[in-house]
Amino acid sequence: MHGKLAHLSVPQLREACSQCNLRELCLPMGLSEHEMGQLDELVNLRRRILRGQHIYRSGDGFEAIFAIKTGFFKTDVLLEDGREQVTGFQMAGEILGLDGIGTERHTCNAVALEDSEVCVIPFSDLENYSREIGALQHHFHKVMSREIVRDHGVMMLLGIMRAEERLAAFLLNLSQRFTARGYSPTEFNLRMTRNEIGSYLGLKLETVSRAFSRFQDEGLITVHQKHIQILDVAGLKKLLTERRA
Amino acid sequence: MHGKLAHLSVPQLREACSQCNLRELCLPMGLSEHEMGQLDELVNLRRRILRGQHIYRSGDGFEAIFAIKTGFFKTDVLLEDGREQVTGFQMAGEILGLDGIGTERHTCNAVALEDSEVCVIPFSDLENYSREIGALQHHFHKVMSREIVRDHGVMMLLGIMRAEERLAAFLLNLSQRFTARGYSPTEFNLRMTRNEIGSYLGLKLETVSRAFSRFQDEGLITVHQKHIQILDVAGLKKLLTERRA
DNA sequence: GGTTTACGTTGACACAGATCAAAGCTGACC
DNA sequence: GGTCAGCTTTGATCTGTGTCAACGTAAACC
Repeated sequence: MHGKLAHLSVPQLREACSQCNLRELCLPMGLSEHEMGQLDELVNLRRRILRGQHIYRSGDGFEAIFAIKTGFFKTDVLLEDGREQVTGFQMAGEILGLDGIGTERHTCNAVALEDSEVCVIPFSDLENYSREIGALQHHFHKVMSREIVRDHGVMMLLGIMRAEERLAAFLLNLSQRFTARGYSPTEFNLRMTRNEIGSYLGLKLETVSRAFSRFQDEGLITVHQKHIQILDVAGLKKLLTERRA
Repeated sequence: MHGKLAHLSVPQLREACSQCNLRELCLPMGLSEHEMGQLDELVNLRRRILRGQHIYRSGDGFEAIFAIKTGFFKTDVLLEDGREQVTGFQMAGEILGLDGIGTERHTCNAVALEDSEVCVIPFSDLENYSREIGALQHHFHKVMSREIVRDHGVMMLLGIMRAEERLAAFLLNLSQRFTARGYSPTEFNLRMTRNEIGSYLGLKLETVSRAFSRFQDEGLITVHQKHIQILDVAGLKKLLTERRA
């Protein structure tokens, strides 16, 4: 379990967790310098995923989880009859594959929405290192727990919000995550289609499109295809708290 | 961390994990006899929760997770405007409180729907024992992962299914979980109201009630208040796979 | 550089489920 | 054992979103 550092080639070292600019968002969060060095041993494989390619598919055997280094993904579940439910959109620093631990098989598909790169974290190795590095163990538990809480948020979206509330919540969530990564809170390009947004939000693509148009008419945002500019953050937030019904 | 067994009183021993009839469903699943003994040290506190009482509320500090020994719970999130989203119903052998790990605070409410008893599992102790007992560590990861997968199932319910499909999926899920606990797969009492079912399924209570009545008219089930008898399991399943639209 | 293809917008209309309303049932409590 | 409160059922009507259809837009490809 130790001494692997010696075998790393220079390009791999350059990409080590301890050097990664996502280390305060991703798995290494909160680790000491020494512990981060141990993590470098654990995470020594990266994979490029081109736009449209899968990291894994529902039914695939589970062996590793994946940390997104660059790029953008969606996860979805497909029903036999062709219906699709997008279960999430993931960006740099977020972890993919947690669904596979319970059954040793993945239960959803993970697809790159743009050319991406992920760090491969073999799961049994992660469990081994977790036993030695308490901070890693605890942080991993936090990551899983936050995923559960995020899912509860999606349930609220789907269960009790109306179309415009759902879309406003979606935009504000993206904005907040882009901000955390040092990008503009108010201006970004959507990586997903209207259809994918709709699937995530439990709406049809026409409804998503109409809601975008309405937000634009009301001066809350501007939309040009996939380019979004938020003009009135407070206005979007008001949509969420103000209940007219 | 060792030697605590000596301090256990007789009634506590009687309730130890190693003696619990839920041990093959609950946290001890798959542990050796020796490991189960260690778990008995970890889980030595039980709490009675009367119908209507909370184990924890949204915002409460997080210290422990809870294994349900007997009884039935719901978890929900309340919006400021009074809207409620039920995020799950939990029964014996299932774990409550995983939502609190990520932020050190609970993010939902856990309410007993009947008089219940839970085993208190102090979370930092669980992490300590997990570092020593690999099987416990791994099983705990599986529990969290399955919760994520379950949440994806709820998203599918809410995102792409119509009212009758949602209710059929709900009944089949309850049936399957009752079966796993040795109860009848086809006859049971609902512990929750129509309103709570509706909140979970993203429907209004009237819609739930109408769907029950429709199922009864079609000979799929009988309903008398909270008592449900499933007459045609295959018929309910067909509702889920057969897509007319 | 013109054509193809995928994606997006907008309008007209339909419908599943929400809302509003009234009455029935059941168990708890005095 | 009668009353009360909470829950459930059912009917009538309304409405937000889905569905269907036509057209627009933009990037991709020969």
